[in-house]
Amino acid sequence: MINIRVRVAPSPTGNLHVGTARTALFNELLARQQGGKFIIRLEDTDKERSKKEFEENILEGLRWLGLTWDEGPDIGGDFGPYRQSERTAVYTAALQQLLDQGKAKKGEGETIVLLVEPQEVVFKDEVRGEVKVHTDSFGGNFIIARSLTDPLFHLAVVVDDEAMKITHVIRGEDHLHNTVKHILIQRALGYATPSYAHLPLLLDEKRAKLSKRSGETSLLVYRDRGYLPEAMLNYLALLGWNPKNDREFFSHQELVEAFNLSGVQKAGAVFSMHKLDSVNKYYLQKLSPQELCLASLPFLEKAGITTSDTQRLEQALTAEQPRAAHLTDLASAVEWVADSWPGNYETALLIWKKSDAATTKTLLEKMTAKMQEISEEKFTENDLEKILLEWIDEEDMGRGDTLWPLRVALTGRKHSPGPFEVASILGKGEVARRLLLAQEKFGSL
RNA sequence: GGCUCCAUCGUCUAAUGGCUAGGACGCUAGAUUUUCACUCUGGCAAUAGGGGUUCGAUUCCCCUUGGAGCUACCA
Repeated sequence: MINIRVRVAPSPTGNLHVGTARTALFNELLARQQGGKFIIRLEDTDKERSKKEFEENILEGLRWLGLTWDEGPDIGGDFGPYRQSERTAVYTAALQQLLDQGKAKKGEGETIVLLVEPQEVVFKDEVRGEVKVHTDSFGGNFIIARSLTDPLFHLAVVVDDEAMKITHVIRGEDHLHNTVKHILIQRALGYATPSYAHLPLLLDEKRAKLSKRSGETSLLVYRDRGYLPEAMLNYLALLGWNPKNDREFFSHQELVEAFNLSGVQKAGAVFSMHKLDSVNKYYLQKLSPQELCLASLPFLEKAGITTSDTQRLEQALTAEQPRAAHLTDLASAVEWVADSWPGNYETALLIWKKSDAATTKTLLEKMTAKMQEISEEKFTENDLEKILLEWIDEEDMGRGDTLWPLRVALTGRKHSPGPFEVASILGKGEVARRLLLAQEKFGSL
């Protein structure tokens, strides 16, 4: 069996697009599964629009997703360089060859034009089957270089895929038409044609190609919004590909084992934030307390939440975990554990919907006293629940009337984990302090 | 406009000639409950239309319709 060599060839004229990330993923999965090589090549022949910062964004995005590559601009390889801007000599030689053999001619200015005999070009696409296009549909001859030292996309792609011994070209459907031109160039140069597979496009809600205008397309923005890389990877993999069964969740390694081009869909796939969120939530729920803490750190920092007690922070994060869909949500939700918790919630929030201010204040006072009676050793979630519920029921104070204000007094939030859990995390001293603060909010009512 | 590709619930998709078209997200009703979330139970929701082929079409063929991509001295 031949060793496959696949590549992803982004153009550093913008941040890493989620669609490019998915294309990269599919390529990488196939390479890993077949024991082949995955290569990154930067197509920066557009000197005006190509920027170093975009190159860095692209590589960082792919790394964040957990993809690895065998050859690329950052690590080199046997078939480099991996930036087209550094490969001018190779293109010049190819262009000169075409000119010498009469397969291309000089066009307007310094341009070089490939001479095309009118014909029907047929190729087999691994996803779509046979595709036929007549050269008349695009006017036959076409420009392949601005000058002998300034190649255009079509020429550079073909020359590089040959030089880098690419066996399978897996790319977006937007390149389907380009494939015809690429095959024409390959034939003129005497190259073999690699195997082609065109992936369905990622679509926006209006079913148009996902673009900056229609939605967020930058992969790393999703990282910054609190998505986990394993969730993004899983979601992207299932967009336009499926394992032919009901399975929804895959690790990277599981994808390597399960992936195949025959499971690739032909129709475009809408990039749905709802589904992404649910996948992210699933992965967020699976994190261990330590992993959760580690993943949350940058977001806590950004939210300005610090705590001297890391164990307390870890407990708070775990307590909030079931209701978080993003790391950003989690970071803001856990605000109540911060050393500098302001406690500046609205007084009205303390009052349960079926209660009133006077009752609430009285019950908070009783609660404060009751808490004082409970020993430090009994300040655990289970014991607190047992003791307090028993007491509330005995005194007939009503669970909602009592527990709602307790919870708000401790967190200052409309939604939070239960009061027993929060109280046990904060500890007796802090609970007393916050209960007092809550009472003070009512003034001399 | 031309060329090309595509078409199953709102979305991602399974079923490829043969049970009441399955799952997930979403939506929704309920259970639980101090809030939200979690969890559990139930419900709504699709083969674009029309012709064929066949004993039988989601599935194969044709037409229509609809959608998308490409149509640069961008990639």
